[in-house]
Amino acid sequence: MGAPLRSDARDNRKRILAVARLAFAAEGLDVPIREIARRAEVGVATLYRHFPTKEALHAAAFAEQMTLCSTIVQDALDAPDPWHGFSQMVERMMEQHALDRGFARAFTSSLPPAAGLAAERDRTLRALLDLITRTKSAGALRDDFVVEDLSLALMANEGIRAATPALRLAASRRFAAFILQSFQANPVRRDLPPAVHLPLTRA
Amino acid sequence: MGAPLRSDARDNRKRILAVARLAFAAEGLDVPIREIARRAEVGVATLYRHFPTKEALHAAAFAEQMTLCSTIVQDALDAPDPWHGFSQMVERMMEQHALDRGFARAFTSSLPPAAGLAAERDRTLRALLDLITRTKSAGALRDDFVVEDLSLALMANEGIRAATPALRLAASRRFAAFILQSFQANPVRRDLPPAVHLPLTRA
DNA sequence: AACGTAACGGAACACCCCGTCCGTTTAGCT
DNA sequence: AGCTAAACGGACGGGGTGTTCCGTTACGTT
Repeated sequence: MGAPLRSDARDNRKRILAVARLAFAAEGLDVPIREIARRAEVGVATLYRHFPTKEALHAAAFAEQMTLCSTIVQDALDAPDPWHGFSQMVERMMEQHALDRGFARAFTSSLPPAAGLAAERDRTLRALLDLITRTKSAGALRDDFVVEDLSLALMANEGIRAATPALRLAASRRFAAFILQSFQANPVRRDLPPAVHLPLTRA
Repeated sequence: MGAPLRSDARDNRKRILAVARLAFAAEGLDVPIREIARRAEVGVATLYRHFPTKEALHAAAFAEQMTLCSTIVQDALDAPDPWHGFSQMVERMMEQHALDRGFARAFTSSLPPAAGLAAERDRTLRALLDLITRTKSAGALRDDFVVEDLSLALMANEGIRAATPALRLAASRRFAAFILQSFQANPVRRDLPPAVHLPLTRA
């Protein structure tokens, strides 16, 4: 089916995707399509020719994050110490999530199955379940932990808004530290990343 | 300045506020003004005569929550056991927040000072600081806790979206339990409210 | 009952958004 | 160089939202 694209079309597509990723990461999913087209220096129609709908663009833009997500879980499984792997996974997820708004959306939001992300998502989800089981078996993760608790934490992390990305990252780090303490099977007090003064954005 | 309102105007104002509170609580702050006017069975202009801008309506609608917020903090200070008071405060805040979207906004969002909420907000904030100090002195709250951590938790709680209010409440309860454990000076494992399967809304 | 004015309601305005249509441009092949 | 189809871009339609305008209604006072 794939008639090879003409060179200008290929270039445009690439530029649109790059711009879209940047925009979505920085400003969230609701950046107007026109704005993305403008920044990519193409007409709206061109954008729509490559991505027939806004959701399609989302899916395409997040494909990368999806694989990053996989990598993070896989790395955690590769770590020798289960708890260390698990907690690093949580920290990295939250970090990505803080830096890239809509990162979790790739996971949570049920995108059109046509996007083909579903397969990878399921694979990652299974790996995640393995990771949880393994960390529980090691006695490090509380046994009443369920995978939805990770969703909970990620959704919660998304609630953290801040004026600047830097603050948002710092806030997420502290939040991750808090929440990880309560995920442990036998909680111990640990030092926290520095507190953040959140200048409460209006959004 | 306050020429007394005519009877129909008074009635309309009251009805608009009631409808707005319900709508904001249930559907969030971005319910269209027209929709609120429609439900209150008034014209748009009538609504605007009483509340010159959307933000003014927000402020007016949240005045009640603001005092509830005060009450919650005050109740916590009245409790004999510091930690019990503190943790109940967190739980009640989260609960309100889960039931009433935009509850925290009254706190966080810097509404126009004209709204007159600022004074009560500051008073509550001071009481909150007292509560924190007291709970720390009792050795129950970790000493690196800062008031911004409560903002963090509330903002995080706001990130928790769910299909139904009931699920949202359950999820918030579990989340509050998690986060409270990590606020403790000497964390101990506690049982959690039941896990919640979040059917991941698209929003 | 009559009347002045406070208050009303819906149309209208200004703006923003998604997605499509169609006349114009340009890549790539001969 | 010339031609054709792929690709382009800006204008357009349809829908939504906050806010204002203005002719109409009805409260409450005389």
